[in-house]
Amino acid sequence: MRIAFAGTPAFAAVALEALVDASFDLVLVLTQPDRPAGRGLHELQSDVKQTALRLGLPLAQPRGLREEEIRNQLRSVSAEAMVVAAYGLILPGAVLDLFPVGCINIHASLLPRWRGAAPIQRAILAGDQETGISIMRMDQGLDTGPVYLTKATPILPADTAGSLHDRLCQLGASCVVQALTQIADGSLTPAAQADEGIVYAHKIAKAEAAIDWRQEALLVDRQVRAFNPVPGAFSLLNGEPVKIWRALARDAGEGDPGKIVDCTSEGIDVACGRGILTITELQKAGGRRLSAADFLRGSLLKPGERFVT
RNA sequence: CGCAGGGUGGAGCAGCCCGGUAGCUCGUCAGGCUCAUAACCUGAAGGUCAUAGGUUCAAAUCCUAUCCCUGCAC
Repeated sequence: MRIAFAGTPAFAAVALEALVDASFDLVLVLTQPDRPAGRGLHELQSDVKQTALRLGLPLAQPRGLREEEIRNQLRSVSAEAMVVAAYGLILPGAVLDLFPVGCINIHASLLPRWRGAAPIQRAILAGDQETGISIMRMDQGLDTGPVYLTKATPILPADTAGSLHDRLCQLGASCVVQALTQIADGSLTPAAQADEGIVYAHKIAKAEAAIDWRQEALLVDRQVRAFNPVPGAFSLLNGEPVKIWRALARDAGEGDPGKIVDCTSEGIDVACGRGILTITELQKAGGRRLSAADFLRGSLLKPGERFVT
């Protein structure tokens, strides 16, 4: 089966490689143009680009999909379908209609819950017990198309956006291979999404990563896990930003929200609106990530000081 | 050339401004105390102070360049 592929980050690159491994014929790969990014603003290649280059796949990096040139290119490869995963560009209707089977999207949630940009983080933030992958035929709405198949995975108490992302990558890759295989032999048809349970996963704003210690510890814990590894939940300590990478919420205990109530080798206990959050891994600006024990060894931090947001 | 902080025994830090004996909290090893211990006491090993130049009687410290780590912004 001849397929085109459009995607940008690691989540997409894993799926791309799985498709190649499953012997699909990748006739064209689309990814975002190289952009100056990161410290030093060097030109960076997307994960999908690196994978495509490594596998020797034909690659295109259009700025947009409205140009006649890129559409002609897409048409000329005569793919039966295009797989889309976190591409970063809106596909115009004219592009969606370019392929006989349509555009197949890998989405990291159980649709119609968490349509949109940040399904993984939103699921953790909301305290969902499970999430998963949906393979969907795209239409012009935002993640509104009919669904071919879904596969669930539990959200574990220790899951971070990073760990969940890694698991969903693999799941998404195997799901899209399975779906395309079944679509190819005609044994799979999509079903419209339910009218109920529609929730949107809005993009994560940096401001959301600022910890509000008046919340209950359980919520702060979700925040820490949802924003690990990006952008990192943070709070101010002595006027300097400190990222909180890992923590444990305890229902017991109380105190002034933000106040450090205890420092042990186990962690730094901070009072929340309700309960205590034990920070076990953190990082100050300019420094590297440290366990609470290491962090305390070199600092004068002691109970009574407080985090401010 | 986006802005900024940092690299000091195995870990985390201080010392740098104002050059002059390598410091702190841990870890490791040995011994002691203890019914006992991750506790306490004593002692020991372990560092070309990222790298290369420069200034100086003397450089962790001042100057220049390079490498690496990190926060912000993107």
